[in-house]
Amino acid sequence: MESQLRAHIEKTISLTDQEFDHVLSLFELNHFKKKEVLFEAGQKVEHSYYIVSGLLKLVFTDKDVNEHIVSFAMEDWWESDFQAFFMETKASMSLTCLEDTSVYCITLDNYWKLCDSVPKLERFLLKKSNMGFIGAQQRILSLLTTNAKERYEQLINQNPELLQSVSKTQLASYLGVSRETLSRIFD
Amino acid sequence: MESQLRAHIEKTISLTDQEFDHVLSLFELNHFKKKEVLFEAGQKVEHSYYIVSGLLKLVFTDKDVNEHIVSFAMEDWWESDFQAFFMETKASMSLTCLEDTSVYCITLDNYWKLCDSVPKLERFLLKKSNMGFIGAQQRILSLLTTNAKERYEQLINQNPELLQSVSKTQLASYLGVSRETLSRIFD
DNA sequence: TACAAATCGTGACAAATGTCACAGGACATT
DNA sequence: AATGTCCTGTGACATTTGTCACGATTTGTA
Repeated sequence: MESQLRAHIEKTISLTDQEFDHVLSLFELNHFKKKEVLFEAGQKVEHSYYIVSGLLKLVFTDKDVNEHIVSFAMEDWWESDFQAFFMETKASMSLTCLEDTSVYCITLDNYWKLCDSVPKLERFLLKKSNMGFIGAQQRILSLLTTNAKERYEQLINQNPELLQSVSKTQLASYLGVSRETLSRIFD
Repeated sequence: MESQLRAHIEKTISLTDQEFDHVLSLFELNHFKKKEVLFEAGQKVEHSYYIVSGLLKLVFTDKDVNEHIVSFAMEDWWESDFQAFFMETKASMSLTCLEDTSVYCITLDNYWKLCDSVPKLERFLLKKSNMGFIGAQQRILSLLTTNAKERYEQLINQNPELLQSVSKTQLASYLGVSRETLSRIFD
């Protein structure tokens, strides 16, 4: 577990043993079962999560109680309701396990403590954040420029494992189409 | 000009005069006329831009030569093709002035030099990047959950000035609908 | 095993959106 | 003033997508 987090960080920057021990002390390791909820819309969001293993969905529920999957959070990813986490407001989304999942949690206080005490980690987080922004913009582009079928094919090419672990209904919700439309893509 | 950049940064962190002088030395001030192009798809992206005044569009052109506006870049914003800028690859988008525009440019080398030499600026950039990600995710949510009419109303409420300076055709391109559909919204 | 819930495909129809064509008006240039 | 370009609205029609309903299958669980 620890070595996985360390390897993840060291893909971007390098750390001494002492530095990593300190980093680790600011995180808490937690385990959740499938269908467990890490936070729900309306609650305070106490943590940002690094996913050691498992799979989660970040979901926004609209006024008609339709679920929209903003993101599938996979191994080696970071996830939270970042708006609520950073701005210390109530969550507008919920985060739920689709599989048994292990995560390293960090509080906002510890997030900034981490930046203050290990400047290299701040560099790491900056690069992660930049990449996160780029990924989100790619998703915007995909929604602007392609139809449901092309988006489905993009998603499955990039994350074939989702076919095993996520229902078609939920894939449709991520792609922004109804489950019926997704079903009719296979012709 | 300088005081505007300084005020922008000092909304998030505070700087001494010496620190700001150093920061400023890593930027270059440039002016562009309406319709001028800062970079085009296929080119190397030399800079990230802080917009002092003016308005630009970040555009992706698909295989059928349709323009998709990824972002309107406004005063007090940062803009670039961040994927190409950070990964030093060819641009997939172009950045074009919709009005006469003044920007502070920074190269990638100077971006990291800035982080190295003024840690507070790295904190600033991290917070900016986090906010950029949050904004992009909001846009994804808007595309997933609302129809063209609602997206139009959201956009105009948040940026009423766009109505003055941007054609309906370009608003449609940002919203992800045809200009005809946008035209028929006003009934 | 047996029951309940979730999942999936599909038909029928409605609603939203795209595409094409045309015309008038605003605006800049010559 | 004449010209061309861009922008805008609109009608007609095609395509895509959503919604509702139904039944079959799979899955989870008592």
